[in-house]
Amino acid sequence: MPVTRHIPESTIRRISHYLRALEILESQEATTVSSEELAQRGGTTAAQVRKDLSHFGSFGKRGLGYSVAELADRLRDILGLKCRWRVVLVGAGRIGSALFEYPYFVQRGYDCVAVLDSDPEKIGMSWGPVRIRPVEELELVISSLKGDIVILAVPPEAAQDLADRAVEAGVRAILNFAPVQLRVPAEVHVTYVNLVLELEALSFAITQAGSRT
Amino acid sequence: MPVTRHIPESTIRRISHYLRALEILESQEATTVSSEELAQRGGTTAAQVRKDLSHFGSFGKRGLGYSVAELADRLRDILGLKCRWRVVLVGAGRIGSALFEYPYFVQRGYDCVAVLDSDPEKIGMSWGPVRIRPVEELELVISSLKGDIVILAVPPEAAQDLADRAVEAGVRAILNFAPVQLRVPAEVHVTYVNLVLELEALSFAITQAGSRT
DNA sequence: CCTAGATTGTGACTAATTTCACAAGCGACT
DNA sequence: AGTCGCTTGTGAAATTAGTCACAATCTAGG
Repeated sequence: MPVTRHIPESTIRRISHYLRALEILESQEATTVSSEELAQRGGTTAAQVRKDLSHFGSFGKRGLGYSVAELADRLRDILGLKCRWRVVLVGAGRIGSALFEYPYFVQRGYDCVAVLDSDPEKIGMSWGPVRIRPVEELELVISSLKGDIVILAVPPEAAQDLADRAVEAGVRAILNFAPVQLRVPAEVHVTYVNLVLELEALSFAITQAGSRT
Repeated sequence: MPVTRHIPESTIRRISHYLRALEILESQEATTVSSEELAQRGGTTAAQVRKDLSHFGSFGKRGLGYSVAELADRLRDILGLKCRWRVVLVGAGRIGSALFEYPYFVQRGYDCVAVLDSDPEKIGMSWGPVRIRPVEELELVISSLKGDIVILAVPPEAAQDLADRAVEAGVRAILNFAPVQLRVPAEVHVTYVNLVLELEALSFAITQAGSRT
């Protein structure tokens, strides 16, 4: 089991897709699946599926394919979905609110244990069982509630400072919606969701396609 | 000017970052910038900056660097930001609402010209100057308002059908927030924003980091 | 006009990722 | 038990992306 090897980011993303496909198959009571089928549902090729999985071991049976339930279980393990994660949401604006209500987070084991904001109007409001707290309590919240992941849904000018404080308080993972590059120590993992960037990729693609002769 | 060559997706994403950095520099009245400085602000290396730009031509002056205004202008051109884009938003739920209000879209030239939803309770409501329309009018809206880009912020089970209809109506770009892989013709561009996937990448990273000996 | 210092643009190299191709292994059927 | 059809797992090849190093060339200053 080569667990220590470096795994490409893209492999991880595909693994997530495979898991989603497997869950659909589970709900359809399928018992086995081939790399070919998994590839189609995940939008890639059979060879890629097998290569991706081979990074983590060998889970299939030659001539037969993969056991849906077993592979799904293994992938959940790989992605760290065997436990629940405590998420601290910073920013109770539009985006924060949408994320808080996003049903697939809870479904996948991500529990929003706290919401913070800097706006005095919002502080004290209750979102379901969670009361919005002042952003000053970030360190307190992270340590007392043992937050694993911080989601930053704040204006760009506030993001770096909050990231610094979260890291200082011991968080090892940040999901950043603010359109700025964060500077964090190497052991802290950051993923970016940059909505404008996604649209720009599209307008580039459309423009290019048109100008190609 | 090698415009026809295939450009890596990752280059485009970095170009977006460079443009953001340049706009900050513009607001600080800087007139020139070196690849080194651009690299630091964009989170990459000087060589990478130059290689990325070289895909599109040569915009700098040796010994001096790049003119901030000129390069920003050129990058806007490359990314297709010289015109305004008409975006049709499908789904007026939490995510849709957050996107509709997202200030950076308008700032960058993406105008939400219509909002559609399937919920009778929502249809007819006014979001600022835009009235929410029934999702049945998708084709009509795309053709009458000349929609360029469709944003899908709908439940996964509805996404494929809506994508098919949007493509049929002539849309060439889709930004998909539903956690499903869309099947579209090759000439249609799709980018995915999959929030769960981003969190999974983080929980994987944390888990791995811990288990590495 | 010539030199010094700086910085680009790019071709050669290196690293990473994906694709290919096929031996190995499994189950079903005879 | 032996054969057949199918599907995995994986090294090797091909492709793609990123880094390096340096010639080319610009400005400034004497």
